[in-house]
Parts: sequence; structure tokens; C-alpha cells
Amino acid sequence: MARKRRGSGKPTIMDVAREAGVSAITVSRALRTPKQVSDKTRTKVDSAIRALGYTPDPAAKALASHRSDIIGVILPSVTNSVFQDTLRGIYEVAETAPYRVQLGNTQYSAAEEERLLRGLLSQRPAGLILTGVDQSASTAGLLRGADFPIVQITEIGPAPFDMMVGFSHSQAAQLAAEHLVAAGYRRIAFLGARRDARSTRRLSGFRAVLEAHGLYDPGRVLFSEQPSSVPLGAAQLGELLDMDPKADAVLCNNDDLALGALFECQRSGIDVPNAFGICGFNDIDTMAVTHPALTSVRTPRREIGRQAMTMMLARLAGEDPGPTTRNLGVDLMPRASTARAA
Amino acid sequence: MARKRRGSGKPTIMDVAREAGVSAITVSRALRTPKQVSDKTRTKVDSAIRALGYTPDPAAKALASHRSDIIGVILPSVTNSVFQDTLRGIYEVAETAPYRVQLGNTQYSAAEEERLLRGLLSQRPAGLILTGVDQSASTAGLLRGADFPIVQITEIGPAPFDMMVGFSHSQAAQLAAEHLVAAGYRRIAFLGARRDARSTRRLSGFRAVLEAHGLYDPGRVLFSEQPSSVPLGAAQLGELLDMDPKADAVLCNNDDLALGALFECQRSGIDVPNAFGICGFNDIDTMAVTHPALTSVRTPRREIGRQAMTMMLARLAGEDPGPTTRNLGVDLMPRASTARAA
DNA sequence: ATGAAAGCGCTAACAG
DNA sequence: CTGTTAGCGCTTTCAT
Repeated sequence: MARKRRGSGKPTIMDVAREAGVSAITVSRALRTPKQVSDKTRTKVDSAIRALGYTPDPAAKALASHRSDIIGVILPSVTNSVFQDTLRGIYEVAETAPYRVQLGNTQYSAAEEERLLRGLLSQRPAGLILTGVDQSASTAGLLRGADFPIVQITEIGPAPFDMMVGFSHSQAAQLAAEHLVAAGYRRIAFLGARRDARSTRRLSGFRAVLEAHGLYDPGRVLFSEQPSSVPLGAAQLGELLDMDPKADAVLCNNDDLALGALFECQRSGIDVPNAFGICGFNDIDTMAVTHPALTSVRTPRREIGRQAMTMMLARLAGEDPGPTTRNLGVDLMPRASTARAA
Repeated sequence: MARKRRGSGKPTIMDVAREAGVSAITVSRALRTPKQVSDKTRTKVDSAIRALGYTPDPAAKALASHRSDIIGVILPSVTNSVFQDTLRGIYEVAETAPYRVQLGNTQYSAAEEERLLRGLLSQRPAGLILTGVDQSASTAGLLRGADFPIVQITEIGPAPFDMMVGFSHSQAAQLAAEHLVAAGYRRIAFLGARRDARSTRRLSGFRAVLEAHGLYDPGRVLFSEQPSSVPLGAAQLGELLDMDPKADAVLCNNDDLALGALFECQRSGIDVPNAFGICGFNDIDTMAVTHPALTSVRTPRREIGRQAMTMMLARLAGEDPGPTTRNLGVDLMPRASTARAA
């Protein structure tokens, strides 16, 4: 045994080349750009690969090409249900392609986002999907002129780094607020959990509409330090009614808060929708089956994920991704929880 | 310009070595095994690293060492709420360590699990966390004698590949079934969504208890092709009462089914708990705030994730991971939905 | 405690 | 369409 043999035992591209009677680079090309290899050669290479059970080594590929097969996906929270559907859409499309998704959690922190991004950049990602439009200046600096595709998701705004797919959170909240006003509610509150850029934009949409009707009262806006949850919604509804017993409706920044609010009303014997209206946000599938069913704003979360990854893959394949900024819009889903007898 | 210069422009370990006046290998050791380097040298290296803004290249490291910094995490579903909490626990601990989590979705398919595992193995993972104890024979073949730590999570069973942390699903269901019987229900049904190994084990626990009391009726066991959801629970409750109008309680295989069942009872005017008892499984935080509050079996999902990753990191650091097979147990959380007047 | 040389498995660059 | 050569940035091996 020669003393310098460090091989892993697994077949390498050289083994395949030998077996097929060609050079290593030809195997490499047969794998990456099959069109540049003759049919005959490709067939020989393919069967050599199968015969040996060859699998390319991603580390060697990344080292030699300065490009990994990693698509970074940076989200505020990997485990928040709001991002579940988006993540599902991302994975559904990603699983059809030869890339790996590398997830990162910012925990709603711009500093953490930058830290994650730096870690990702050291891996020379093939592409990046990230959330929102509120990156810090130094994060933006790292991203401007990046040599890989970038998709910003969930929101839309001016000056994308590259591509963008989402909807206007302010408009979405306006739609809900208009609905509550039109339904006849007058003392409408806003419940939110931990405040972030998107919830702030939703509040501003809500506020604009209520002010236009002369109905806005900052005393009926509640945020929390806690993450969004059903118990929080229940607690906040109690708090609201302590502060303003005459409040007659809530726009909840998240469906789970709306669910909690509904349970609290049931417990307190408050008549929904006649004495009190409830509107959620996102329209998770639970909303349609509660009793009474809950009004919500349907957001295209899964479609955002699907389209983001589809655009990404098109770019990576050198194809036309189509429109690079996409506002997917939202739909109001009026249900019993805001259908007042009049 | 020499024509063969392919460098990435980023500082390499050689640049650091030059700056610090040492050799590349010394920089490498200062980074990986600081104790093997003198204080003086380490200081010089550290400041050179800072001066240059050096970041190690993970691909080069993986190629040279035959070991990446990837910890694979293979779950049936990345976006199923049941695994959210486990995933959160995993990330909470992982984020403290210099490893990357690489997620994989089996979509409840053993074949997909094997495919994912093969992809992961080509990356020479530092470790692997995977779900359950029902791997296919060929998956097991790939894992027996693997040269990295493995933790199986969510279930416990005989013959772990390496380490294991979870609970007995059969025992958990027994606990719930005993509770329903003790509460005075007699025509107890079982609602489940898509059937997998764990739901099958829960059913067997349920069945064993009911049979011991002479109460088991297979006509009151419902499964579905669909994934678990609140609307499914509502639909299944309707189906159950069509088939057996005298059914007087359900053990739901998942909390979302129990929620759906509750809403359906509210809609139909069925008195919970006096006319009908409902028990869920997992005890998500919503259960405590519904009206009436829902009984459930609390499962240690987050703790499973935390302990799995903690054991993993201990192994990777060459430390003692403590007990390598851990049954974390479950707790019955009795609430109003099964508190019959008597 | 530190270093020199060789090599990990692959692809970029250039050539034919 | 195919091949040769020289690296990518790091760690292993062996030596001092």
C-alpha cells in the first residue's frame, strides 16, 4: 500500500472515466452539459456510472467551480405557521431540481439575518430567497451586485435586489378594514403579536381606512411581546374589552389571534357576529370550519413559495423567469363572524 | 495576468498564514484544535484572521477531510405542525454549534427516505437525525455501521442504529383511552388522518384498552387518505355520526382533528362533554383555550428535538452524550371536553 | 509545537 | 466533440 492513498473508497469521476474509456472532463460534461457530448460517448458514460454506482461529490464540485448547489432560504421563523405554507411551496418546487435548500432563521432580527447571510455566502450559494424588503444597510451591501439570483418574498416594494414575489400588506389590511366598516362595526380594534415590518404595514393600512371614516382610536390598537398564538388572541381580547368594553370588532393580524378571540367570546357569552365582529388574516383552512366561521383575508402564501422557487430555477437554468416583480394580491373571505344581522 | 489564476478573490488560509508568518497547517490547527498551538502563535493567527476577514471554505474543508459540517434531519413532513415543535427544538440547540442543519422530507415514503439518505450520504454528513423506527431494509443497511452519530426521534423501539429519543405511541394512546373509559364513555371512536407507523401504533394502544373493557368496535375507527387538518376532523365527525349516531366520544389521533370535531359538535348543537367527549393528541397550546377546553395527551415534541440535537453535539464533540435511549413519556391533560357531569 | 509535500474529487482554461 | 494540465482551499501524512 502506498502511504499517501487517502481516497474515500467511493468511486470518483476518474473511475468512471476509466471504465468508460474517456477522460474525466468528458464524464463531467456528460453530467453537466450532456448536449456537448456525442450520443455514443454519453451512453458509455451513463452505463459506467450505473455500473459503478457513482455519485458526484458536491464538495469537490463546489470547490472547483466556486458554486455550490445550495439555495439559501432565509425566513424570520422556520417554525411559524405563517411561513409553513410558503416553505411548503418552496420545497414542492425545489424537490424537482438538483439543488439543496439551506434554511435560515432570522428570528426577526436584522443582525441575525446578516450573520446568516455571511455564513451562506461562504458557501457560495447558487441562489437566495429571503423575506421582505427591510434588510439592513450592510445586508443590502452584501446583496447588491451579488452574482447569483435573489428572490425577495412575502412583500413587494421598490428597488428589488433582483426578483420579488408577494403582496401589499397595507392594501390587504385596508381590504379587511373596509369590510368591517361596511358591515356596520364602529369601534374596531387591531390585535397584533410581536411587531415586525409587515405587521406595522398592516396596521398602517388599517389606520388609513379607519381615519378616513373618522373611526380610528389608537387606544384600540394592541401589540404584544409574545409570538402569535391562539392563547395570546384569547388574552388580548380580554384585555381589549377591559380597556374598552364597547369595542365592537377586531381585525386580527393573524388567524391564530382571531381564533383565540373567538374562543374568548364563546367563553364570555359574547354574540359573534351581532355583538362583536372578528376578522383574521391569512385564511388558514381552520377559519372556514369554526362556529361561527371566521372572516379572513386569504394570502397566497404557498403560491409565493412556488413562484419564488420557480423563478429561481428558471434563472439558474438560464431560462426566462417571466415577470421579475409580482404582486399576487389577496382575497377577502367574508364569513359568519362579520355577518351582522344589521 | 497569469492565465491559470482561478482564485475567488476571498482570502484563503494561505493568506492568513502569510500574514501571521506561519504555515497554512498551523492556521488550520489554530482553528480546529487550538490547544495544539502555542498561545503566541494562536494570537498572531487570530489577529491575522480578523485583519483579513477570513472565513473558512466549507467545501474545501469537506473535500480534504471527507467530513462536512452538515447534520441531516429527515422528517416525514417539514411543514406538518406535529414536527414543527420538534424542529424548533432541533434548531434551538443547533444554532449554538458550528454545524448546518440539512432538512429532508420523506413525505411519509420509505422510498423517498432512502433517496434522501443517499443524497445526504454523498455529502458525508457529520451526523443524522431521523424519524421513527420503521426504516426500510436497504435504508437500515446504509445506516448500520455508519461512521457518524445517528439519533432516531419521536418513537422508541429496540435495536437503535445508535441513539434514540421519543416515547411510546401505543402507551400514549392507552392513557387517553383509559381516561375516556373512566370518564364514562362507552361507544368510543378513533379518528385518524393519513395512516403511518405511529398512528397505527396509537390505534393498537387504543384498541387494546377498549378490548380489555369489551368496548372495541372496528366500525368506529376512521382513517383518511388526506393529511391531518381541522376541516378533516370536522368532516370525520360528521361521517362517524352518520355511521353510528350513538357514538359518544372520540380519541383523535391529532389535535387538529379534535378541534374540527369540536367545531362540528358546536355547529350541530351536540353537548360537549355531556353528550359527547373529545380527546386530542399532542396538546398544542390551542387545546387549553377552546370552549370547552379540549382534553389531550401532551407529547414532549420540542424536548425530543432539543435532546436529540444535544446528544448529537455531545457525540460530535467527543463528549459523553448520557443515556443513548430515552423514553420521555407523555402526560394526559384532562379538560372540560371529557369532564362529564357523571 | 510546527512544517513540507501530497492529495481530496472535481472543473476552468486552453488546445486540438 | 474530446483531452491535458493546473489548480480550487483545505487537511492528511510524515517529519522535525
